[in-house]
Amino acid sequence: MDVCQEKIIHHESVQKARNNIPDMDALHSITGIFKALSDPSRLKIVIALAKCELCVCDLAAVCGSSDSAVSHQLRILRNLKIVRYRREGKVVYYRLDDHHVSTLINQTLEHVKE
Amino acid sequence: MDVCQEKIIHHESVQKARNNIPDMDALHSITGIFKALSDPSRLKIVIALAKCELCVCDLAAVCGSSDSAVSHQLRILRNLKIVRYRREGKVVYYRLDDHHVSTLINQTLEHVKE
DNA sequence: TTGACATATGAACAATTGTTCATGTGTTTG
DNA sequence: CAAACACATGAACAATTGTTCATATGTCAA
Repeated sequence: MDVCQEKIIHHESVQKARNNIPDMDALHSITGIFKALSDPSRLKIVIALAKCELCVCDLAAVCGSSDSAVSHQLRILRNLKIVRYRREGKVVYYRLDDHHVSTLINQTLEHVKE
Repeated sequence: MDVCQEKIIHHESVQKARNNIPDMDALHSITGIFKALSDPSRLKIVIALAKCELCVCDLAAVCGSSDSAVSHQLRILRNLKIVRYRREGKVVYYRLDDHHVSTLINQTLEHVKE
């Protein structure tokens, strides 16, 4: 039952902590979201979309990067279900998939302000 | 006043979004926190510390990595004021600096569960 | 159909990151 | 003091990442 372990000083605490660690799938789901928000370009995109729907070239203007760069980042955000999109003619409009992510960002902003 | 800008389709929306983007310092503070939580090793450390105080070699056992690797990661978390530590003899005990971070993680866990 | 436009994507490249290994620091015990 | 221990840190390396550039896709208008 025991994994081959290093020298442990506080066995009970280690056991308690171990039981609390989510499985690898859950861990990677969580880190995936955090990684998405850990890049300034993507964070800008998400914050911009928290206000209103925007198309790719508008997002590029807001973020000060190229259409291509924004499009690459949007794909990552799409895959993580952080943003949705709808096409209207030639233009593709992006928006947040839900508001959980804005909440996360606002809380983190509060946290770093202290 | 205008930065040299790309082709913009919706000027008012872009303007609104621009006003909402935090300054670079704030952006980097936020992405710093998210980046810290975007690595599975560090996330495991933080989740472990959410339950109770742990020393470095206990953390290494919990996370299944080397003392050295954990120590490197702890430095990053220390610099971001995500964890505190206290020394007791040879042993250094780490704990979360506050509970904002656990809240963030729990919310994200809820988010990915859907 | 052809051209223009908005967006997407693949390849490639520099930059960043996390680990390992070796060594250094600080503390206790003999 | 010296040895053992817990931890910290620097260098180096592989792996991952975000951008750029070129090209592809999809839509509309002429």
